[in-house]
Amino acid sequence: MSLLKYFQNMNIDKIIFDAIKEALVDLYNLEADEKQIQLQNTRKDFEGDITIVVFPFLRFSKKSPEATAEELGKYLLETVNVVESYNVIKGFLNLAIDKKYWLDVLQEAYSEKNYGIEFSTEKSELAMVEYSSPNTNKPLHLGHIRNNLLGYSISEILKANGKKVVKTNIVNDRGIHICKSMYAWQKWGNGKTPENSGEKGDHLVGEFYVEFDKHYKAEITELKEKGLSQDEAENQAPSILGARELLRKWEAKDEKTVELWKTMNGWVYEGFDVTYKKLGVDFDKIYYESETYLVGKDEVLRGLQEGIFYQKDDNSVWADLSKEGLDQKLLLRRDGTSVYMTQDIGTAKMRFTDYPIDKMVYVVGNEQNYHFQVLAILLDKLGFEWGKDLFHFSYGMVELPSGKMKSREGTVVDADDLVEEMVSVARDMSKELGKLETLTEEEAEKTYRMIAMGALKYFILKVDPKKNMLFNPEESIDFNGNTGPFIQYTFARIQSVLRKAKENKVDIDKELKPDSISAKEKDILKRISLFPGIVKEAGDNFSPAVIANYCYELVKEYNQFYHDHSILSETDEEKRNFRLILSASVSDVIKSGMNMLGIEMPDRM
RNA sequence: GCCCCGGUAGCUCAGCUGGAUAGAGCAACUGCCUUCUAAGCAGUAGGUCAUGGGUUCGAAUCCCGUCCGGGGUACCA
Repeated sequence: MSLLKYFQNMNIDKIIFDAIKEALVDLYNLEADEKQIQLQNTRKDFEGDITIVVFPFLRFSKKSPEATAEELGKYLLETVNVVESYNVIKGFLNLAIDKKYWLDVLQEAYSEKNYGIEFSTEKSELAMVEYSSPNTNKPLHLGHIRNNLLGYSISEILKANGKKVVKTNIVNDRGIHICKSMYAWQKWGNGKTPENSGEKGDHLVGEFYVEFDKHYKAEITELKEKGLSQDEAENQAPSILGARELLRKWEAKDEKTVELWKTMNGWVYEGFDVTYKKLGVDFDKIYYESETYLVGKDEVLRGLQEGIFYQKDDNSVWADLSKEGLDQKLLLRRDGTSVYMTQDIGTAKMRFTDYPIDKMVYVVGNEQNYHFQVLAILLDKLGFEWGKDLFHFSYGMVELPSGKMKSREGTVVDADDLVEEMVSVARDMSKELGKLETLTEEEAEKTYRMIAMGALKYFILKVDPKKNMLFNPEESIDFNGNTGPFIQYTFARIQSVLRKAKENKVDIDKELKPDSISAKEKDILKRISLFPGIVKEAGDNFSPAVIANYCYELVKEYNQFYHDHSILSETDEEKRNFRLILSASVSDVIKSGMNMLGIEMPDRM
């Protein structure tokens, strides 16, 4: 049977897979499944494109690995016209695929504007991605950066996989933490505002949070010297009493308190907006905890009435999760106030009322794995059928060489500081290398920023999200090697080649001829052909790292070959044409990939 | 105590639905700017894949034990 009809639009793996399946029935009367037929890309040091592992078939062929591979190879060569030749090494059958096939891939990648990307339609699933989720009492730090970059990137990857995506942020705008900042500002603020001090709002509020902690600690020490226990001191210090008083007033909707709360949160939001903009992240819908926590409380009370939860003598409300192999979980304190879990129940309910969500994704650190395990069970118990399907995208912590980041000990890396530092390093390095001298000041500044953010984003996203990662602020981030700027740089060089081709009026829209493609060029083509599969894999596994590492491999392969080849001075017109198209396709693919990571690609650098 | 996650080159990380000789980058050392951008390219050196056992034709990858590190564990969020 001819497989020519698949030639244009079918994945080569699928063609070979089907052919092998047929072959196994013919040769050994074996109905093989996906587990038995193992296809893999042929390793660099062997000849061929696709490798079949024949060990699983030996039981049926009743022959040696070599003989089985030989027999299968012969069969495939005869029946599948894209198979050009084959060779056998031990139990491995290596197939070489016709150059025409790879050229078709290139033609497709080149002519299709969004190669490898699937767009959403009316019927597409809707995924809501929650990320960022800051508290309003302090500025964003390095940990938030990982969260924001992951959340944004995953959203883009899901979009590229044909999903409709709503990016959402739940702002933790109420509670004792913001009251601490409010108390400190009232007490020691002297009317300081972002306007009269020139400070960024979130940093200003964060300072008062630190100020609070300083006084609070001093008061505790003082009280302990007077003979109080640690516990008593912590609960009787004037500062904490003041902050709690503010929380009570806020919950009672005291006008002056609510006003101050609004004002100070407003400062923080202005500050956050600036940071978000720098990071290049955004949201379609923002929820505020002050608007959702009461909904959660109502749900818990409903659950209590329906006998899903139970109440203790002290009036606290609990869920019994022993059947699920977990513990008892508190849902309302004895004074009736809500806890974290209560709020998340409320937020979830509101979201599913607001949107027809098919998949809810929470981008939240792995220290909350237990929380989300419990949340899924509780939502399920409350009768929300989507509860158990929620997906906690759990990521590891960012560690510093000195250990954990701790706000109180001053070992945090502030997000704004880090970004500016990166930009400054990128600027200095560019100037030192004498780059971008032809650009205007404004254009150059924009490019420095792209490079700086490219370095930061790539550095964070290339690491497997679920693992903890180490960040060394002193060494900062490299601009060489497996980095964002390395990929941006190659992209910029390709743009330069394409610009010059255009200036020289080279017409690159010619038909591709299959002659004289080097093995190395074929490797690049093979890599390009993998892109749609990579996008899908990244979508299935929620993994920006898959995209990042793919881009790097492709760029490295391209660089290694084309560094020493002058494309434009190539006299063979067909060859030059091919190389230009290959270059253009490489740059399109890496741009698509890098954009999924939220990384912009500069035309010059 | 119990539960979850991790341990791969000096450092930071890939590879983990079992397949061929475990890969990159950084750092070190050696070459290459008269060639579309040297933020680059070519090369040298660097490994008991924490450890002991098991399953298998085949284990960094799967299972069990041990050690080390991180996180969680009923009124923080």
